[in-house]
Amino acid sequence: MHQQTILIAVPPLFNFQECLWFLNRNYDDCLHLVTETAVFKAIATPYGDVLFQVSEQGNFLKIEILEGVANPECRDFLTAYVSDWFDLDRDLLPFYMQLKRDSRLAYMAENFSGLRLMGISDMFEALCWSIIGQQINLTFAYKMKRRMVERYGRHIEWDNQVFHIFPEPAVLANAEIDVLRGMQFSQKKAEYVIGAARAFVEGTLSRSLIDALPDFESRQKALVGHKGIGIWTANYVLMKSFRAPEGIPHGDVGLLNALTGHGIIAERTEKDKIEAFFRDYAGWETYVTFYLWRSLAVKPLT
DNA sequence: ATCCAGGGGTCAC
DNA sequence: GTGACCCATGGA
Repeated sequence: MHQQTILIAVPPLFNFQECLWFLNRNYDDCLHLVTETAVFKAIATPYGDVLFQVSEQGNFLKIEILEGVANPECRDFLTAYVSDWFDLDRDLLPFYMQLKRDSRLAYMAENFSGLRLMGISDMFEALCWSIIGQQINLTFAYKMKRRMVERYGRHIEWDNQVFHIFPEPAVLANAEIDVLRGMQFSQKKAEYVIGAARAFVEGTLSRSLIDALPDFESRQKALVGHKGIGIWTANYVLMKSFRAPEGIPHGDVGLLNALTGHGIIAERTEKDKIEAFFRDYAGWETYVTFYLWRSLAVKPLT
């Protein structure tokens, strides 16, 4: 019998509740289940599908494997997976130093202390999700994602609940446009998602391909070369999946709203001011973006 | 009804 | 390279 529990030491400036809250917010994400004290998630691994739960135990994150293999290799995989998901290896202190130098955003270092940039380690998932989320409100986007995942993804049943796994590229590559349209995808959006899936199947797009490129600009360019991937989508993927600090989702409505809301810009068109703002946060562009997104959501009183 | 939402493509200049 | 315009579809 393999051990079912893994403990990961938590870094300084880490707040599990903040991370948990962001995973939940008020949206219906079909790819994890958040409770008061834990998050449940099912993923595909090289060792088969696994359902696990992450909670906090003292100064450790505790991963409990609920379904699927728990051999040492898979345990290592899950350890790396969760570390990446919660961005545990990053030292946030320099970021908080910068926030505190910025009178407009200094409060974030206190109010959101310990919030990590929650990632999407599967690049294909990050790409599909960002395509789905283009130009529509998030409530609707989560609804569309759920329909697609329920139709094309595998799942694990446990304790009378269903935990969905994001569909494989090979499955979505054979999806029919009309089926996606029935899920309220626009014609173009259906084409983009299926096109992305086919690119992954054909090998013209992959994590290793992007990883092999020398710098941020070339990675961005390689992504934008595909239909349906503009600057916003490319940078979103680079932010959430590759953790490139420079992956600012330029033009993002939420980002622009937060920038105006904090008095950093007066108009959405003030490109030079936006540039100057991010220059102050060099190396932390995506983190400050993430915290600005966080600031848009009002945390309910508990 | 009207404006908006974590954009992208196309096409003129 | 930049800007105007169109597209698409539900939320509030």
